[in-house]
Amino acid sequence: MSDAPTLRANEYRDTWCGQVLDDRVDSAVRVAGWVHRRRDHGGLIFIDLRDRTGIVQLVFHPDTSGAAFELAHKLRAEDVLSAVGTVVRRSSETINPELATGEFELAISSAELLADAETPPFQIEGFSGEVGEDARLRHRYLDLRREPMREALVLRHRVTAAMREFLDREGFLDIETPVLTRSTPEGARDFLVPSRLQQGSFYALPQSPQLFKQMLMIAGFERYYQVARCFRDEDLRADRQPDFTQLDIEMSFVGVDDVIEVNERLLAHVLERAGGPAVELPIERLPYDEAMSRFGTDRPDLRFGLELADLSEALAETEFKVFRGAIESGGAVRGLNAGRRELPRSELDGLISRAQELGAKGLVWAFREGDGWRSPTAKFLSEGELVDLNRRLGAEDGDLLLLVADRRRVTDAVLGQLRVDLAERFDLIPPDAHRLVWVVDWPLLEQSPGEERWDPLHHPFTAPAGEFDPSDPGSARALAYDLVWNGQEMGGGSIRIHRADVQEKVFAVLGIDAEEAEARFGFLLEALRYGAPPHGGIAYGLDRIVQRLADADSIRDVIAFPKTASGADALTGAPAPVGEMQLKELGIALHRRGLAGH
RNA sequence: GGGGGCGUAGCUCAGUUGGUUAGAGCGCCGGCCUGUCACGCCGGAGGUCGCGGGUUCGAGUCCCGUCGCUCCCGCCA
Repeated sequence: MSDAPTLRANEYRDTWCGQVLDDRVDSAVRVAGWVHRRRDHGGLIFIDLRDRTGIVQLVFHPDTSGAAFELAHKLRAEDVLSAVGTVVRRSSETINPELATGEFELAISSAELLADAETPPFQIEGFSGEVGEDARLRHRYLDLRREPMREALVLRHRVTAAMREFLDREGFLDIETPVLTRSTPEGARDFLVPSRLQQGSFYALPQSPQLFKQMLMIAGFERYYQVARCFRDEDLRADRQPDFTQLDIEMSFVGVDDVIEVNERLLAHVLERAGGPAVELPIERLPYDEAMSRFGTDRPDLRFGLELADLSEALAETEFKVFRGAIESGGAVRGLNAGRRELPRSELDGLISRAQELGAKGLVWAFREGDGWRSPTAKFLSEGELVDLNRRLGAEDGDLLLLVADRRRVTDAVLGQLRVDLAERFDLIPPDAHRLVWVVDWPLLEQSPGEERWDPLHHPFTAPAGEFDPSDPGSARALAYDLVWNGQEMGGGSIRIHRADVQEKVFAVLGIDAEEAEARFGFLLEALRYGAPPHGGIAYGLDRIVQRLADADSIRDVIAFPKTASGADALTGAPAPVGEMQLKELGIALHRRGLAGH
């Protein structure tokens, strides 16, 4: 893949380092870049010069390089250099096959030091172990000189360029929406920005451009997209940053199939352009209920089996209190067959701790042995029950079985995660496998645990399928869809409510009364009354898509300037205290005064 | 908010049961070197063992606290 834009010759250079190739042999070229490495033989000096496009070897010879030879002797790593020389074909025994330009080199006639570099805190192209992320982030501009980081950001550019290319071709308009706005209920905590002109009031940074894009549909733009920065003030993870980028899309006069169809072509185009896995269209669709029952999660990783089994029926009459209690109180006993595994007791205990960490009271483990189990729990179960459990789990001799008894919410969450843990532990994921799936037919609402309140699974603007019956909110389905890639949620969207009366009904069920609805979303309700087209869309986590394509462990590896796990920017030191004057202008007083000022 | 891991030279790490002068590789500095490309050879500098406190005759090592990084749970799509 060539990354060498057309170059206009100037005082610094006329040729990219990576372009010192066949067609330049015998011609004089000028290159510029960073000193990648120096090999000083005393009477002969080699400099590897690096720019964005690659590396080229410069040769400084005492007889032909003149003053440049003395300069070369003083060059150090990361010095910035402009050099003139003749492109020479290397003799066969001096070719470096590791280098794209390895058959050529520049016999330097003159060179100019453009900038002196201090010794970098870490080697740009180290060969002894990975550099700690701490140091990399503190000097991110140096870290970004390293090839993996440069490639990640080039890849990221390719992805967004392909997105724009496709969406432009399909008639989508790129329209910007405000960053200083008011709270939208995506469920996360808002970042707030105090208003100076209206002291005591705050802007919220958008968690997504959701309401703006809906109003763009009401405005008649029909097809909108934006590579939008979004903000959520929640704790960070390997795949979560407080400010992140979404590809945000919305369309008018469409249903679920219309949105999915254009998005499948978008994905195929983007992955093709980005050198990702080939996408077979149409992408598989999996109903939410089936995802939960087979995989215990709404973002199933389909690259491996270990599907969950429902065992409650086999245990309807059981004497075992733990199982019986869970079933009688409306819960379930569910399990998974991890296959034939040898695990030491310590690892089995580790699985129990992990299950508890995930919310289970405990975890039953067993190895099938004959018709029964080798397990501390075996003695509590009848022979008939064990036979039935083995059958339902498809257990063969020696298979490791894991069972959880609890409310469905808990059994699924625990087994769903253990399933993923075990797949990694036992290397069950084929290295190059990729599985994309649409999770569809979502419930519109879910009851928050321990309360009678209803919460939206997506957001409160998601359209219900068919007529919405406020007297039976639990059975309402949503016109919503999530795209899941290898068990990671890459994007999600829905058809939106386009009628004010429906929106009001949904608000009411969510416990937002007319007064509050008017106060928070009056502008939307009003807009809906002025003729809103049926509309819907989707938003993708761009960072996650690029992370997956780059096969990076962390989202930070595909973001130029990411935050650390504590939400800090190690490079700039943000967040930082501000002066008294600034606070005063904003009408803000800090409780702990010592923190303000310097 | 909770739990786990890590913190020793510029970088990556080792450091025994608590023991006297804290090591290695890379990098850096100096010298030598005309075909290297992870150049080579010789020599050298470089340490608040994250920080604070404690136990001890003695702490990089044990204890408490704290800060930073990181992973996970909660939270968050």
